[in-house]
Amino acid sequence: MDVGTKLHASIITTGLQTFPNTYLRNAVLQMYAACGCVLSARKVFNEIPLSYKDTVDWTTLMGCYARGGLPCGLIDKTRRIFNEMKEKSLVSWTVLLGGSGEMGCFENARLLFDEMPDRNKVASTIMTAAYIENGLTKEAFGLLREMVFELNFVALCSWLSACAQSGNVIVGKWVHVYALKMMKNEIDIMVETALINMYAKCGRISDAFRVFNVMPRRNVVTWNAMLSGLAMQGKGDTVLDLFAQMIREVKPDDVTFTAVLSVCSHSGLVDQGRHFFRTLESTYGIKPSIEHYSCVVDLLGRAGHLEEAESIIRGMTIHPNEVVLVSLLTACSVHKNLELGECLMKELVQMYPDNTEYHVLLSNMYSLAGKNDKANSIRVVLKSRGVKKVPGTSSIHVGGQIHCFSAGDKLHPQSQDIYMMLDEMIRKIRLAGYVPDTACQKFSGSDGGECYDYGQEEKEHALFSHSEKLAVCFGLLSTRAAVFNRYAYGINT
DNA sequence: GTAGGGTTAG
Repeated sequence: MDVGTKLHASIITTGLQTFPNTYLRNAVLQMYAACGCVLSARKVFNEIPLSYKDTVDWTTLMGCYARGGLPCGLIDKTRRIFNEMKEKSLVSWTVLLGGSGEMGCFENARLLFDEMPDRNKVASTIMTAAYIENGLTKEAFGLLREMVFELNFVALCSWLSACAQSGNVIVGKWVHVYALKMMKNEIDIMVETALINMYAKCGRISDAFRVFNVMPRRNVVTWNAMLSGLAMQGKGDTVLDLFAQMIREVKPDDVTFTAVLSVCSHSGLVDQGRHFFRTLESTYGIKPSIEHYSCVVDLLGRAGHLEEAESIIRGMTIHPNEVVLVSLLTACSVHKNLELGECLMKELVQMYPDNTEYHVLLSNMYSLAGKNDKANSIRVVLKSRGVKKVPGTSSIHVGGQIHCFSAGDKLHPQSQDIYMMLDEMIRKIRLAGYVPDTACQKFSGSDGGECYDYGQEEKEHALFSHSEKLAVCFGLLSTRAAVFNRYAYGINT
């Protein structure tokens, strides 16, 4: 960059600006754009006479504003430049699309993609990534299917991400075979990392290791994918062993510690987690991020060290977000600390006045503490707003199809069998000593959000029809052990 | 000369 700036200065001092040498100016514009110097790029752009500005110059300037890492809001500027352009190229459309996708304006990106007069695989890959990021895996697969005959490394990565997120290991394996054929066993490191992530997220740890172990080169992202996959499966000891190996090969980064701290939390490795968090900056030179705070609060909260977790939150250099506060709130609920819980909920209700879940939780907490007046006043507010809660869903991949369930729904063709299985499972877990915690079920039901107090039986029913349980029961009925299950539970289809 | 890819907490 320094060399570039000096070069620009010398261009100006030699007086070239008085004889508009547009090739030179265009090159300077490219240079500033490539370095992310928005203001300098804008200045040079303004210096180019209007008749000399071509579509590439306009698009380059758009790219400056649209590129990631810039503060939000610059997408408006990108669009303004786009609107000013007389002739828009496919690349200009793509820059705007990429900017919208990156800055979280998903709906805008979708509209743009539909509006585009022409598309190519770059635009489709951007849109696929946006779909995946927003959890719309089905739409992502739809686009990828259109691109099936022009797949390259980039598209394969997007495809693998979609597989990882939807748990579709069958398509993921197909992509693996395709990649091996396409690249004659010399797979790109990013595709290999995406493969590790896909296998690990789909629960195929040994397949993930098989890819990982034969890789000729591994970087920090590869290690992170492996560690995060193991962390997700709760393999605490394996993660810590692998971490020790990793630091001999590459320098760990912030993502590494998100995986390490998260697995410490889920495996109850409190001392190790605490140690990693404390030495994050001094030993590894990493400033704790919101994700690290979230993990360590979760770690301490789960273990019942509520005060320590709270003092970490209060001492945070960045503002705690919803995830961090909810982690501690959940711990308060588990360890029955009403005082701190109430305090956190008030904070959450203030921070997110439109999120009714916190109002519901706060109201329940007041009820439990016998403060019915306070509980009722919140209920009145909720009723007057007529709020509806969007039901959560769980899905399971069986026989090449994704089966999706929401709490209490009976839409699945095998619904009757699923509920029979559910009854049987509940009978078994009750016998094993499970007592449902119905305190938190006061409002949330399967009816889409009406606010009222359930009777004990209804509360238990709502809890037992939870979407995840339905998906698991369907899995038990439909996978390899299905014959045994049907026999054992007397279910016939 | 301008556009697209892999890893992140609950």
